[in-house]
Amino acid sequence: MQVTPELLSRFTLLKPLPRQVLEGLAPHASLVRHARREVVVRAGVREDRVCFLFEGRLQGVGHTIDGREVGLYFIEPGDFCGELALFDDNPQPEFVIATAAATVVFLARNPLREVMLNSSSVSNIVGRKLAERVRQMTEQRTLLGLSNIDQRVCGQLYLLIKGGQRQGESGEIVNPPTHQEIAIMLNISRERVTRAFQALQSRRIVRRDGPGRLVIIDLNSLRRFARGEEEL
Amino acid sequence: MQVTPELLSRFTLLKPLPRQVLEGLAPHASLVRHARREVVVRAGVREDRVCFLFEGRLQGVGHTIDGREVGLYFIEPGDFCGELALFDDNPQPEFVIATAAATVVFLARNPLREVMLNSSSVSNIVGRKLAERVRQMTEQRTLLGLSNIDQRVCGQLYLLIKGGQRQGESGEIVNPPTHQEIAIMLNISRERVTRAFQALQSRRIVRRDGPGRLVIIDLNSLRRFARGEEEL
DNA sequence: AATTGCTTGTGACTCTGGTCACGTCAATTT
DNA sequence: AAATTGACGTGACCAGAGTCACAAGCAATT
Repeated sequence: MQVTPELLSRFTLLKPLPRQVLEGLAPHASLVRHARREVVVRAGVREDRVCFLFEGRLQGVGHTIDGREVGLYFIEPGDFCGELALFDDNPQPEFVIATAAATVVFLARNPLREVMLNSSSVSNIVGRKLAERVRQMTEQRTLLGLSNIDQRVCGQLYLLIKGGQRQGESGEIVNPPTHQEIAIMLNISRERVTRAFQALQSRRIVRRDGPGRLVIIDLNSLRRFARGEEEL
Repeated sequence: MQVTPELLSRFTLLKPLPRQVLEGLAPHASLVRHARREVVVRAGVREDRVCFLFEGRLQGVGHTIDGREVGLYFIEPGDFCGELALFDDNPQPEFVIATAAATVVFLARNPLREVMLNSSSVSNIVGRKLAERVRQMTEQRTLLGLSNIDQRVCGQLYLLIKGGQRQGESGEIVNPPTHQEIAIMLNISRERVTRAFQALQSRRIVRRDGPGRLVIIDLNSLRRFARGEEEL
């Protein structure tokens, strides 16, 4: 499906680009819908495109040698993935899967790379994004260091709350990941995630609101549990 | 201590730079020796320099909220760290500590950034390195997905063997990390690492050779254990 | 309305890995 | 040489996480 320059400018990475550049990129972009559970980016393949998420949620997943799934990161709308292809020709290290029905824009790698090289402001933006990715991975890895598993779950939920809401007393997570998806992020079993959620729900700290919405009733308590100041 | 352009050119990142550029950078570089256990780069601080490792070994470590140490990556001679400062002004997310007496070259951030922006070939190199870092972190994270802990240890040892030796039937690790340092990389206890090593040593798969050298006697077996094809 | 498929919920059992409390050993300092 | 320090080694105990098995809930489809 065709993509307009306007659509491209909805992404934070591309927004600062001049209109003219966006018009040059648009013909190399295509809009694709992915059903839940579909593979969006393949591991081990030299991808020739970068994937921008318009709506839905994606998850980067790796695989251990014995076939177990490992959750690496979540991608929220407006963000992108597969950006390693912009820097070298090595294959993608991980799969990216749609954890909710997703609309993505694939943008051919080479034109974007050109834009990146010719405009230092663009390569700055891409570089900053990659740096941010490293910080995000570091933060996620640090979560795994917590010995108390309930802490990990609370910490993960906290990371899933959109930045703007983190100040308030309550928040929400739209299209929350399944317990299984959280489990592989935190290196724990699905059942253990369920039990952690049970504890949080019985204490009125979180509440499910239909299939696609998780309400964080008491954000302060969630923070305290994540910090280990209080135990579940 | 003063640094010569020749010294700078010993680092893979800087090697491709023209002599003239290296001469411009040298005045902004300084050579520092760090004793074992010393902090080389601080977390939470806006570092204004990038750290190149000349000899020794460094380890990036994070801290959980409850103070537990988390091992993130090892830095080998010729490699560098603190490169996020080149991309944005946000603080360093992790500490970097010398796990063996180390000689490092600090290179001021801004001059290097200038070089990077003016030469697309240099920004390519830096970008490739950052992409490589992401791959490395992904690989390390995937190790943690292994349910069998002995597998993790074997996998970690395998990663510690320098690339060139991985083909052969045997190998070595110079200045191997302590059990504690491995433990925090793999999210397990120091004692558990010791027990894994006991098992490997009693099966004549690895052997300590003095304080600073670990010999991998049977690399094929190590690989099999890492893959879970055989159990310790 | 029934079926299918996926997610969540829950109990029981097992067993691994963390923790604690030591002891040993080698290297370095005093 | 004695003392100190830090790394490594080892046993015993036990909380807690994984696993298995199955039930229940919910959506989408037939």
